[in-house]
Amino acid sequence: MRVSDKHQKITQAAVKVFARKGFFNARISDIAKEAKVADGTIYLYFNNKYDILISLFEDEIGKIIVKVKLLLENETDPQKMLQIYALHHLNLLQEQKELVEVLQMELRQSNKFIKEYRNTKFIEYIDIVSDIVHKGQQEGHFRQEVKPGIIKRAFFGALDEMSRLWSLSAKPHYTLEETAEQISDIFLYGLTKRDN
Amino acid sequence: MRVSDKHQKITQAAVKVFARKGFFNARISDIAKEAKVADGTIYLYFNNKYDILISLFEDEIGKIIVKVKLLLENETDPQKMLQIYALHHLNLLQEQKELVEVLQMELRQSNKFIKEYRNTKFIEYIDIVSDIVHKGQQEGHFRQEVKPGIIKRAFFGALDEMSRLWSLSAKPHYTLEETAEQISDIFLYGLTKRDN
DNA sequence: AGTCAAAATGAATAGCAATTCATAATTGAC
DNA sequence: GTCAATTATGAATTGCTATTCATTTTGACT
Repeated sequence: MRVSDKHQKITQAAVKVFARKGFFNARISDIAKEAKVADGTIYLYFNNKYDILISLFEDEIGKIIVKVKLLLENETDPQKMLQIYALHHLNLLQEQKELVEVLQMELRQSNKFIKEYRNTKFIEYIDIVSDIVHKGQQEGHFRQEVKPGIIKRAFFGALDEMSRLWSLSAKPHYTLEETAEQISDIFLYGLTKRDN
Repeated sequence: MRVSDKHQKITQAAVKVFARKGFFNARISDIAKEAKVADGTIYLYFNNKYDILISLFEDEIGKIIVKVKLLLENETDPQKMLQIYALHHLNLLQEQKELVEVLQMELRQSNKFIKEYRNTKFIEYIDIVSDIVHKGQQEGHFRQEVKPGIIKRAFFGALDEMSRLWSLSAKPHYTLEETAEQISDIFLYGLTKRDN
């Protein structure tokens, strides 16, 4: 078995266990059991329990960024780009429910060290949104008075909160596509009726 | 000293300590010290550590709901109502930074917390938004095709994410009023230019 | 099939912190 | 001023689990 295999096996087990019990209630022995590995083996691949969480975060957000950038590659219309981003973000929940739950949890941990560490990857992910908004403004599609730095947060926050709702309730009230469309729609056109 | 005084003293101390260290890293002895009370005394007012968190959550969200409902009482324009809601939500961070941090953290802390403990208070808080949207639709100001059940989450999520940004960075890039206005503006009018 | 380094094991260690409870202090009714 | 009830104390108990490390297993190479 290659080194990376065991590393990955442990990471995947950790995602499962953290999602089920939360980081602090998860025991190393739970993760070891889930990964079918001895407790001590985990310490050959990670420095400590926090380290599992941190490297998990970095690896997985990294993959998500790569994937969404790939999806956006061949699209130039900023409106469609926002729709693609929204759809992909919500889609994650279907494909990797446990991972999304862990990332959400971790994003709100109070540990200062973790706060600082995870920041660069996370910022890279939401900056995709501000880049799209900026592009839309330059091309004259989007209003000049909105601030990309605020929109990126608002857009991410809206999507993330929808994810949170879904990861909690067994039976979603709305479909994924419906939700992605509504969110994009609101951000693109707002609530109020257009004058005709 | 009246019973309620000590109960409140402990709650306030817990907010401080949870904000500083997070729920799991906070020791009962930390809270006791902060409240200037013996460790054992805490158990005269709360069943266990978890109970401190839950009753804190209920009490404080309750107060927030009362206050925002009061602020909305004399306003009938749904657009202005959303602005008031946004401003009040963000304002909390200035007035009660530690509390906001704790509420944010705990809202995501463990799925167990949310799943097992029916968070009626939280739902009551965000339902204020869907009520406003619904009213706006009935009165013909808002588009019929948006779903209040999605908007309430998106709007709360956007505001909450802005709060999170602020509670992390020492120096905010935008003022509170500016941010509240941008968020309301986006939800009301969207990103794209209006046809004239 | 013997040798060796690397990888893996899991029982033992070590330290922490929630909760308890025997004791003490405080209160207030008479 | 006394006494019982109420409230508070904080050291001791208890249980838990992250991490370590002496030992074993693996597998590559001769």
